[in-house]
Amino acid sequence: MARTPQDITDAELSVLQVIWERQIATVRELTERLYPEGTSAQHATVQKLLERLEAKNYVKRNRQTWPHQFSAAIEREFLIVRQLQSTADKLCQGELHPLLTSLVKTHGMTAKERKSLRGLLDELDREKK
Amino acid sequence: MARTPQDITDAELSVLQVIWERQIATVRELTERLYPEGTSAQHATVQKLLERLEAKNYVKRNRQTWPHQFSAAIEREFLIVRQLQSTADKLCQGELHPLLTSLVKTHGMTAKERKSLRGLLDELDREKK
DNA sequence: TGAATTGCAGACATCACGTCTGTAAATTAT
DNA sequence: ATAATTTACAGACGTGATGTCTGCAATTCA
Repeated sequence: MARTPQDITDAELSVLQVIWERQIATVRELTERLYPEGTSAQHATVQKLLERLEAKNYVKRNRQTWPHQFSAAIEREFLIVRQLQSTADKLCQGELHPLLTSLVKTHGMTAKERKSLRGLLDELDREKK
Repeated sequence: MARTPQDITDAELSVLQVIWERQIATVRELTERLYPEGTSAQHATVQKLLERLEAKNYVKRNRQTWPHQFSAAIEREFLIVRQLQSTADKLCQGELHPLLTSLVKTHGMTAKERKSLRGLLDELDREKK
């Protein structure tokens, strides 16, 4: 069966979340936020996570500055869609539509949410005729 | 950070998929389907996976029959919603609505799909007024 | 120049998960 | 009834993902 690596791990995501919220951050800033104790070992941990995020092209590193500055290379929405596609692959043979119907049916939508969703659909109708 | 176990693993899911499609199955039937070679070790693997699925209440086991018969204890839709909630927790602070908008915006919906989605929304409007 | 901070390479520990072995229980065949 | 086969079940193992840490070189600052 062979386990498949996650496209982003929990620890990696926790780092990325802070970057999303700060736009730009250094290793030190991230460490202080994620591990308030902030030992040097934990500092290195964050460094390693950033290294891996960079390798995945999820984070950009500015090497012109010292210390290096990190910023997000992907939007939150990109990851959302990726995750959705992954569950679709696992449970719906890649079809996204079943996810939509499940979502609409089960999650108690407010009238306002329904309205905003209709707005989106209208937009699509206009775009694609 | 502490890795968190999946609610269902890939190997477990592969077993459940076959059960969904057959309604009822024995270990032997499942093994033959999933591992055409069908050694006795693989037979035991399937058995173990079923054991774990049973512990999670994802599968029911009928012990009156011999060999035991297995059937699904959850619908595919249940797992879909669970996965969606999990990505919402990770990426949207538990909010499901952002998933909806991401889905609608990114996935190229056909006019027909849009229509069926509108139908669902209309239904909800009627239900909840 | 020395102290402190940062970057980086590599390694380690733990645990999830897929897999297998060995044995007892049940059933079927002789 | 007894042997052979099939099934159930308990326990254990191997691998790899992932979070973490150590050690050292490079850089900056006092």
